[in-house]
Amino acid sequence: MTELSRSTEDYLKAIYGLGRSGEPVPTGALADALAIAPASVSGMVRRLAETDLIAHEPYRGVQLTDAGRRAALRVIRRHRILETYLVKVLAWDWDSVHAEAERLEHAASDLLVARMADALGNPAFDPHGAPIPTVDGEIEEQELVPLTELGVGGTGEFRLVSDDDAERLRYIASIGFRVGTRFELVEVTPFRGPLTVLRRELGASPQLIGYELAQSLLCLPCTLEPAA
Amino acid sequence: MTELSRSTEDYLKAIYGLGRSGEPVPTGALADALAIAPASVSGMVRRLAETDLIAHEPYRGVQLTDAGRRAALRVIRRHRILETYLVKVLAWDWDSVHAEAERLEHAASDLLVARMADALGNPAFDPHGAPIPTVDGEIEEQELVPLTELGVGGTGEFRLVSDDDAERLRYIASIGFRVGTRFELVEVTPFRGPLTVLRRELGASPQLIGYELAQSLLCLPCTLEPAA
DNA sequence: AGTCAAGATTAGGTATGACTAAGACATTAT
DNA sequence: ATAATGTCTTAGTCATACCTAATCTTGACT
Ligand SMILES: [Mn+2]
Ligand SMILES: [Mn+2]
Ligand SMILES: [Mn+2]
Ligand SMILES: [Mn+2]
Repeated sequence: MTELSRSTEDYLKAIYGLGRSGEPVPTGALADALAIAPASVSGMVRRLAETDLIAHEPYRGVQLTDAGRRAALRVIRRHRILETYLVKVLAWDWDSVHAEAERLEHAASDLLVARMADALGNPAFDPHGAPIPTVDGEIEEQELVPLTELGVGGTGEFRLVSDDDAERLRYIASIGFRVGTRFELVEVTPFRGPLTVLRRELGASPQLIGYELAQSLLCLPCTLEPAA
Repeated sequence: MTELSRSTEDYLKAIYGLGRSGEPVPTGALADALAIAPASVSGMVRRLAETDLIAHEPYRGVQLTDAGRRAALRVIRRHRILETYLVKVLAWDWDSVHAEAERLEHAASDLLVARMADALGNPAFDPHGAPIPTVDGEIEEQELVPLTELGVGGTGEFRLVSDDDAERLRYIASIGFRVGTRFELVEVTPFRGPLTVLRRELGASPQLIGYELAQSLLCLPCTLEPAA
């Protein structure tokens, strides 16, 4: 197995992210995700299929092979360990690590990543709440719901947000939300209107959150009543 | 000024290293240093000259322009800060950091390198004794001599060794030599024969060093007698 | 001056990975 | 059943960066 190129690794990562449902990933979706012309994706898909990293059904979509999935998870592990290291050790902001990790993930050796993981105590989640695959390629996807699905009066814990929009991350931090923040959903307005949440913290005041933003905040519902 | 490619940065770095004398660097010397066919170097040299990073006199050699020298020193700074960080913070061995830095230097941002430099207290030398250029591109080349030029009875301080041969670095460490080690040259044998040195340390015993290896150990002579 | 060898360049080719424009396919609407 | 639509692929091009083989330049030696 020879070294994979930067492009190859980014394609595999994108395919992994878009294909978690199990459905084949249309090449057009890949093109959107990677900001590359559809025709270019068709060409790359041919090469990836030739090296057996993906399976391609023309006009249907692509799926990772076992080798492809392993390679994708290795890159994802590198990416997330790097992000965590930058934030925890080098005091990087959580909104700017993604761009840096997006390049370093292709240059950092597994050994370097192992050293960083050790220094961090082998964390299970990155700064945005995404699970970090183990060295053996195990990853446990979490069962989370968007804040918008929580229901009025519900209590939840903010656990995960996509890291691809630095502005959004900055805003989320600015209203006091971090991964692990507990809150109550106190009000919901109809027609995809704003929501009001109250953090479970001393001195916290109600906070308005737009519907779109709320959709991007993935939460663990904490309502422990149903057992009654 | 657009992002430079990995190859471009490695060429500039090599040209800087080979051209410190001020003389133009023959493309063949570049080809040797980079382990790339001479014809390929000719092609790359044309592109580098077109973008005004180097000046090329056909059949004579190449020289860095001001822009090229600045770019080269930025890469060298990144490389050496990275090596130092790996050794000092992540407990990396001094013989294996070079390969890692050779890739990371093209992916790490100036901001990341600045953070690492800060964490290290802005060091002036890398783990092999090479000077680290400042952010403004200042670098002070040291006046060092090979151990072989020290003269019998001379005292010196080991200050710099090339980091491109991991085996050699491991051996040097195994005989108790680090950057900063003081020693006396107690014996020299003719016809490029082995030298005997004695470290200025408690419990140190005489150490044989082959001529070739001794040539690669650059030292600061400590003989403070001439002032008499 | 003429020859030769070493070194450098040019010529022609390959692989990667991107693009635009044109054509093919599948699905949905008429 | 046919036509329209959006999606996907193919065809052809380009830039980068490497290769081998052939040609050219330079400087040194006869
Ligand atoms: Mn990320
Ligand atoms: Mn990437
Ligand atoms: Mn190095
Ligand atoms: Mn390099």
